[in-house]
Amino acid sequence: MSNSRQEIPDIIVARLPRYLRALSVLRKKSQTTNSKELGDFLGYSAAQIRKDLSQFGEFGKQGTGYNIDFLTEQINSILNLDKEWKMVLVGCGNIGHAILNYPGFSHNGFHVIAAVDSSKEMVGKKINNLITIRDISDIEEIIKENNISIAMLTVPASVAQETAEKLVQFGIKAIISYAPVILTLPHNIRVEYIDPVISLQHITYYLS
Amino acid sequence: MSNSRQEIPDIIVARLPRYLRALSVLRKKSQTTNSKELGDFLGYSAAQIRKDLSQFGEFGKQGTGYNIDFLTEQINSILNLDKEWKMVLVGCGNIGHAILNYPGFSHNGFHVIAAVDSSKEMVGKKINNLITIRDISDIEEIIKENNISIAMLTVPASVAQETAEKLVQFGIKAIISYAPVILTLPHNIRVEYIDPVISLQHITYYLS
DNA sequence: ACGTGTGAATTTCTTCACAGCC
DNA sequence: GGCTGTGAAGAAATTCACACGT
Repeated sequence: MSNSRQEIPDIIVARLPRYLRALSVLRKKSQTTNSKELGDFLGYSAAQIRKDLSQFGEFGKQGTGYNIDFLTEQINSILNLDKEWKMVLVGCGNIGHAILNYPGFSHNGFHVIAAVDSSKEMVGKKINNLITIRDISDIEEIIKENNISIAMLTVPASVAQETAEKLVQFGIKAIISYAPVILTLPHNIRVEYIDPVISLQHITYYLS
Repeated sequence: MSNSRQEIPDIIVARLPRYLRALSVLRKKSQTTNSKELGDFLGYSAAQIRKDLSQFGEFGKQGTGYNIDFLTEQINSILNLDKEWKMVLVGCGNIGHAILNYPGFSHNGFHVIAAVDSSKEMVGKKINNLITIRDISDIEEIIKENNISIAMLTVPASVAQETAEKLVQFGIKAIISYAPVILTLPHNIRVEYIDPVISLQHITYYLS
């Protein structure tokens, strides 16, 4: 043990969700795993797995490896996944609809508890018998009343920046943006982009 | 000039699509830009922009900076974006539908030219008056006849691995996977994951 | 004997700082 | 004067290799 409160590099934090994915598969076969098996599964070196995990504590046992349930619990705790997270969906077009219908979120403790759109035809529509789309002008109230810190942003590129600024102004701390636009926001706001075109433009480098 | 054919680190390649995004915005304001402006826009240092670009050639002019159109052309060429790319969509559920309706692909030279699904109810449906969903058993024919190398994979997690293996077997070289599963495939196959849950699990580390 | 945790070594990535050209 | 391209310096990330606990 040595870690007290040293800044953990983001590149390590970013790998932890992958570790969770691997653990959820390996769990089906055994109670324990080890750095070699985890590494092979994920395409990382065994040393890296051990180094990464050692940043947060001593989760393994010499000779045995890692108890899968215990390690999962620890990583969940590190990533603050041991609580439920409320999210608001901003923009209810095609992608927004796909998000509302995606079962993977609530299984993982993420809940879209409200959805807004700016188009009159959308507002009032009920999705999945669960969520009724509200007008975007209600967004401040929604965020503040429910104390929401995460937004899924699926508005058109042309209004993404201004919409994001409003979200931040009303208290949103993290944004998953599907808009193909680089957002300029205060540095304490976390933004993750989900952008298939960027991914495609990346892989084509490797295709003849 | 110094670069002949040295392997370019992937971390640099991965930034190039971002540069394109920035350039497409900056183009509206000026004919030229420079490493400082590009860096500020993207949150990178000016030195890094220059170093990155210098891996591929000498695209700038001292005292002036970079001509935006010229630099865009060069990066497009580096990333093989100066041609049209055909893709096949595998899985036509919610996410698949959103992809078929997303206008951003063809604007960037990426074209979903066929879509397949395994469910009888889906097969034969026409989307957008453009694409008719075909049975997944046609996938080999579709890939080979059209010489497709990119697949968008949006099947359920439970069948993602086996479906991906089939795609590879039939000649697919790159996969954008929306399935929340880590795929194990030959190393010459490029896989990019688009997974909002991973993104969420990453950002929650930074939220109290 | 197995496999972790970790200093040390190595490799990779980023920034510095400046000569040189516009 | 402004800004690139680039060696050299510095920082960060990864891998090595081994002492040590089980």
